[in-house]
Amino acid sequence: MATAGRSGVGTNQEDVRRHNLGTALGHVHRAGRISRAELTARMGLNRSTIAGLVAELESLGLADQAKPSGTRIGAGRPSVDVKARTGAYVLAVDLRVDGLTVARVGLGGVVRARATGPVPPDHDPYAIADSVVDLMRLVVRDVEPNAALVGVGLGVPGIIRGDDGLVRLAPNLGWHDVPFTKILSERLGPIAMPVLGNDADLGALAEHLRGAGVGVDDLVYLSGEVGVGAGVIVGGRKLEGAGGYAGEIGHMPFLPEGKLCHCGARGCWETEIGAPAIALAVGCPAEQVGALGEFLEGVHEATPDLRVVGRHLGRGLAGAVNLLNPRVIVLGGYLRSLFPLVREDVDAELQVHGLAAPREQVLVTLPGLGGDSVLHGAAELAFEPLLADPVGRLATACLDVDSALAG
Amino acid sequence: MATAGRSGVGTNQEDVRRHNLGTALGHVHRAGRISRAELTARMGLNRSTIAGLVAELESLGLADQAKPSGTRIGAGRPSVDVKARTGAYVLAVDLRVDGLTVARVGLGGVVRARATGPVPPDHDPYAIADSVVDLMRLVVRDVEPNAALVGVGLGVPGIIRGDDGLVRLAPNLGWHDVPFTKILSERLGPIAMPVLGNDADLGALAEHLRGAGVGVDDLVYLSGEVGVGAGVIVGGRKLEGAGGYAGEIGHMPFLPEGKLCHCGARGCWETEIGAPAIALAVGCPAEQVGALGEFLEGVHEATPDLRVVGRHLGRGLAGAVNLLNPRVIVLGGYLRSLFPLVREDVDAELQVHGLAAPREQVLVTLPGLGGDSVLHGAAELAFEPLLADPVGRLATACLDVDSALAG
DNA sequence: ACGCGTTTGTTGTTTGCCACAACGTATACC
DNA sequence: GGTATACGTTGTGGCAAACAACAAACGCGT
Repeated sequence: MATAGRSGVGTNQEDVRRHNLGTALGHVHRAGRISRAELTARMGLNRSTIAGLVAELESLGLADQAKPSGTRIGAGRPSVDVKARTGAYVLAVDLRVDGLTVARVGLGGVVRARATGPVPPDHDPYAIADSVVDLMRLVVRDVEPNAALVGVGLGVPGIIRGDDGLVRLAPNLGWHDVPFTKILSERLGPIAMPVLGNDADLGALAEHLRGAGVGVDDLVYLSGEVGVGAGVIVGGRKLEGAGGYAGEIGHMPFLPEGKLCHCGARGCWETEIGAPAIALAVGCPAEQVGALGEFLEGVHEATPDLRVVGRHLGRGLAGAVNLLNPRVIVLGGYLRSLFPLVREDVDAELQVHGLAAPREQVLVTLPGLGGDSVLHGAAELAFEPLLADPVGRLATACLDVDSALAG
Repeated sequence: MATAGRSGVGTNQEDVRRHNLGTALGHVHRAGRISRAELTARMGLNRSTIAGLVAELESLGLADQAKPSGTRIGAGRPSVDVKARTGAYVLAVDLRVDGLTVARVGLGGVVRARATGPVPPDHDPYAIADSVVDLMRLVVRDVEPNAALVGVGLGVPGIIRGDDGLVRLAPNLGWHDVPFTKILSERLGPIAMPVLGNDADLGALAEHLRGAGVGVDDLVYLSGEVGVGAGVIVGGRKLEGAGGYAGEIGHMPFLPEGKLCHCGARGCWETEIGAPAIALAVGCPAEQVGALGEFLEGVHEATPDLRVVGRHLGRGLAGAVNLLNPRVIVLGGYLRSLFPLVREDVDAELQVHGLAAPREQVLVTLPGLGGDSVLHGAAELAFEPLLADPVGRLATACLDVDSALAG
């Protein structure tokens, strides 16, 4: 409030412990396996304090200590490794127009089981929620005893209200003000409260934590699904905006008298680099637009029309570079297949329209997690409460999901 | 790092005290005067803890306790007021093309003295630094004894590198990679290390803390000086980007084949709503473009050309709304004079190009601090280290600036 | 094989900060 | 003027991290 980065609220002694325990767990979660010495260095705390924190994580069933993992350098007593116990897990859901993926992801970010299914053709939210639950049953079937479900996260291609997870608008699904969080939570009951996130936001989160943006605190994930959205990480935090709607970069004004966009305006960026525009440029049949990425995989040369799209992409990215000054821009969705074809055109426009200072810092690249960015992001979203307060979250975790879902 | 909002570093017990003391001081600074009971409520700490913190602030010479300030409601013993002692102060500088302002600003945000002067006509950085120091001498002339200078902040109309305060580019001053922080710091010597900020960023900071955006955590300050820049507050923090360059919204691509911009590109937003474009629309003579705001004060009706500018303004703002989802957009600089003339046009375009969800939340308004936003922002920037660590910063504060500047 | 330096884990003690409870005090309200 | 209410003050206690000293485990050189 008063100063940048301070909420204005004081810090309790209890908060200190919670914060440190959560931070320690966060490091373990991110690294999967990390030595206590490394933890000590990263957190800047005393050895004995770290020992206490690790012991508590162990007693909570969140981490195990193990013999040092081979490779060492230099003298001295080898440090004990701390590794994430995958018994604490989340369920992650990637809801797309062209398919549904559910995964069980253990602490440490390991996908332990996954299942995919079709999306009910009419995109009925209730039917989709049923499908999600069906797939969840599959991935928790062989879960070990005493494993604790600590969260459920979903990636949805739409505008999500931060307060309550209402889907304000999901054009590709034809949704408008659909209370999907509520619908799903009724089916999950006491298992866990699901958390919804915009697909691009989750892509950004995942790439920041485990993909092409590890160690990068300023990152833009541009998601080409049918429309174009962005997830933004600034200063290591998600850019959310007042209502959680931030990132709708596809609707930046781009052409004064351009094509009509589904949002009602003319000339949105999305009308030039969205799936329909690209489909037109490469001759992709209308019924395959939903799977444009796969179609683009079969294209090996950029047509002049496609190169125009590439230039539009570059010019729009320049706007993001000038306004947000990211260090990395990750191109996800079908842009993953498009970018290699038009890289030079993108770079050329970026060179022209990007200001020198921010342009020099930015790297445009492909997702480090391939097509799984959103899925991993949904998992990370679900893990967040655990990392914010391990003890508190674990108290409400569900231990027997298998039978709870069966009933 | 691991979770949103956590840097990955642990919290020390010493950190707790520093944080709480700084937060308490931040509240006092923001409010100017606040009761201990209110402090207790806002910080969520115990009464006795607050008593200790306030006592320490008092002994540091940063705050005074005083009798309750009259108006009360309800029963009970009245709470003692804590008020900022303006003896701790900063020097704030607003450097513009058309003039130089230096102010002595006390803790609490009160301007205790101010002085203005012309900018050397050739914009020579060394001459400007000399002018700044001259004006500083004036404002510290009548400073009370034992007053401590805790910081120097400057607003500069340009792109500032976050690391070292190098001015990468200041088109209106004709600067390119000018180490102005270094130049000024050589003149100030041990008095204080000056901190530079982009003018729009500082405008945003000031409006967030003391202007039209008090209590608003997501805000955009759009600054119309000669070019157009933005300062952005997201989630209560400054949007800085990887190198501190974020916010150059004037160079968003806006028209595919627009006018040539000084940045080298064509069709930047700035070419349509920058001072030259507006001057053309209202018939402002070329030599008065630097003081376009004053000229616009004399305009009482929007010409068709001006209304076109208004629509461009609205369309560009819609982009900011869609991407950043702010709750408040503050229009500063000459936009302050322009906006009342073209409000309907701006709103109309915002209506068309803004997505419903973020559009419903945003309010476009004028600065609460009038033309002093940047000056106040510079002061707040200078206060930041004090609020982050009162004891540490005070240890390096300068107590006799008057004679130090004389030498 | 052995000793040495180095690094880390462990243990017990100390320090520092906040919470809490009990009491004193100052106001509003009846 | 009595009472309820809210706040300041004081002393006590608890808790978490720092610290110091020692033990343990390794590399390295002789």
